Amino acid sequence: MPELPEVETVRRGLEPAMLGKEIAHVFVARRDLRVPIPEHFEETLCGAQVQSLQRRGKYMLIHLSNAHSIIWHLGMSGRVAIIAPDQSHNDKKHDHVTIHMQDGTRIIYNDARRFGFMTLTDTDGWTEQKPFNTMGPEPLGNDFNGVILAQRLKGRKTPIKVALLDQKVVVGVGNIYACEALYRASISPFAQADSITNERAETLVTAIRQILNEAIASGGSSLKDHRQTDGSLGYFQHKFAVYDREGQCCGVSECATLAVDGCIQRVVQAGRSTFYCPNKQKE
DNA sequence: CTCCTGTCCTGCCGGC
DNA sequence: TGCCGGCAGGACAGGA
Repeated sequence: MPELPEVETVRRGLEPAMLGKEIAHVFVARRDLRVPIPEHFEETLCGAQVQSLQRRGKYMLIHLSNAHSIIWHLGMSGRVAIIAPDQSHNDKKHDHVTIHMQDGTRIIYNDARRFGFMTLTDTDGWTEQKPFNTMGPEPLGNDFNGVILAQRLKGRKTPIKVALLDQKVVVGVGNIYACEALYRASISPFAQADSITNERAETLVTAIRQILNEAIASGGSSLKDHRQTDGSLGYFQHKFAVYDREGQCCGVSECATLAVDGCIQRVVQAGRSTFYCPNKQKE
């Protein structure tokens, strides 16, 4: 479930533990993640200093002092924990990678479904490699607005909900925040992507930015320094308006009277659940 | 090009 | 109580 806000929360949580510090030791318990962990992973990390931690879409990049960078994706079930030097950690099932920092801090990557991965690339020119070279704009960056979104949706006959999940259109938006953003923008998930006018695209851009920023803020405020007492990062309680709320009422005033049994509906689009309110969201 | 479907993996939940 | 089927989902491959 990690989408942009969760990955960003993990990145911010890792910064104080890793930035400017040296990696002392790496232990890989299991290499066969979605992308196998390279054989030279451990030796490349050992002795390197962490120069910066960056996020691109749902990917994290950890740039090292030796011209290599870690590419890290959390997949569906990836979790990260930071264990302080004086803190104990009970080994959990699916702890795949442990990074020991010079000061004794441990970074533990746990991923039950193994949809995520950790791999390496050269720091120089990583943006020109796949998948980064085909990615759409960052939704929270300066290169994202209604005109740009509408242009990226040109010629797209798929429903807007499906198009929003395409990382070539915009990065970082997954199933949950796509549903939530369309709801807030009052746009039907069934609307044909290239039928979205500049004006509605602008409304949608605003909604996407608001939703993502609220989720990031929620991650930062509900976890002290982005970290829970057990060291885990990136997962937080967030209240959704429509996601996973089939049969409930979305709370819009007209729905409260209209929909006796609850207005929120669930449909499947491109194999993914879409939750929406037919009263508020019109094509 | 775009679009659509199947695949990977495990945990969890509902039904019997 | 236990077993089984279905579902969750990000990204990508491969075919239309």
